[in-house]
Amino acid sequence: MMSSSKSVSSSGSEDDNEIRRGPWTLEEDNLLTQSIANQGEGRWNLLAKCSGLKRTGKSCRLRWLNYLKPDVKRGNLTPQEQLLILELHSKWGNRWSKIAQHLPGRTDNEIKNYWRTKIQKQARHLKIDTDSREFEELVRRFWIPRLLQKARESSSSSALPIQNQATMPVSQYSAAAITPPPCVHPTCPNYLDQRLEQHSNGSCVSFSEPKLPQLLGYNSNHFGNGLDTDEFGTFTYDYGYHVNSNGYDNETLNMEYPVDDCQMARHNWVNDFACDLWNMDECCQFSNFKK
DNA sequence: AATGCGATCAACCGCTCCAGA
DNA sequence: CTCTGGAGCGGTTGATCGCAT
Repeated sequence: MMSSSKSVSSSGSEDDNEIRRGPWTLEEDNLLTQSIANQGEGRWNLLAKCSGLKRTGKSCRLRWLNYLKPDVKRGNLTPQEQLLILELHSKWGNRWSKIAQHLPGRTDNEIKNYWRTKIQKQARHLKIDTDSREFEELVRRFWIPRLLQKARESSSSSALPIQNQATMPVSQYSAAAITPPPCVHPTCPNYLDQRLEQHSNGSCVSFSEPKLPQLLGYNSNHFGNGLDTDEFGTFTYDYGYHVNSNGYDNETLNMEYPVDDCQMARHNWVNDFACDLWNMDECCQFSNFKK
C-alpha cells in the first residue's frame, strides 16, 4: 500500500485517469481546500472529480478530516486528553471515532495512533494484554493517578488555555494543601493491600476533588454532576453527556479512581518524566504490579 | 559519513452501515 | 426486498525522521 505516489511515473507521463496515492502535495491540499470552500463537505466522490484531483473521494475525505480541516488540533496530546482517552477507551474499547468526539480537534486516527504507539507498546513491554483485567488495574492504579497529577500541575501553572480557572480554583486540587496520610507509592507491590488496610483502620482520607470534566477544562454544562466516594475510598465519577448541542451522547461514564493524591504529594516522581509520560524505564518499575 | 533500527504518523484497505432508488 | 453509492470505521502499512552505532 501507499507506495509513494505511485501513479506519478518517473517520466512524468502519467495516465490522466490514474488515481494518485501516497502523500499529498501542497498543490493538492490547496485544491482540495478550495473545492471544499466552494461546494462544502460531503459528496466526496463528486468533489474529488470536480476538483480535478486525481484522488478518490475517500482519500479526499480523509485528508480533509485528519489534516486540512481548520479545527484539527496539532501537537502532542495533553495529560488531560490522555486521561480522557484512557477513560473512554476503558468504557468503549477501540471505538476511536466515538472517543474522538469527546476530544475536540483530535481525530480518531490520531487517537488510534496514540493508543497503539504509546499505550499498547507499554502494555506489550509489561506483557499485559490491553483487554485484560490486569491492564485495567494498571491503568486505574498507576497511569490515571499519574495523569491526574500531571493534569493538576499543568492546570495550576495555568499553562493550559483550556483550563477554566474560574470554575476550579487551584487551591481546590492542590495536593500541597492536603495533609497526606501514610505514604503509599502506586508502584509498591503492596499498594492495594496498604490502601485497604488504611481504609479498614479508618486512616483513609478523602478530600474535595474537582470533577474530571472540570479538571479536563470542559465547561460544566457539558456534563452532569455525580461525584461519589465508595466504601473503599475510591472516587466514582458518574456523569452523563448532554445530548444534541455538543454532539455528545446519552451514555454515562463510570470510572473509579483511588484516592492517591496523598502519595503524589510526597513523591515528586512525576517530575522525573520530561514530556513523555510513558517513560519506558519508569514503566518497568511497575513490573512488580504483575504478580 | 554511512547504515541500521525503532518510533511515529499519514494514508490506504476492507468492511459495515445506511439511505435512496 | 434488493441494489447501489456514499460515508464512516477500525486495522494495517509504508514513508519518514531521529537516534544510536
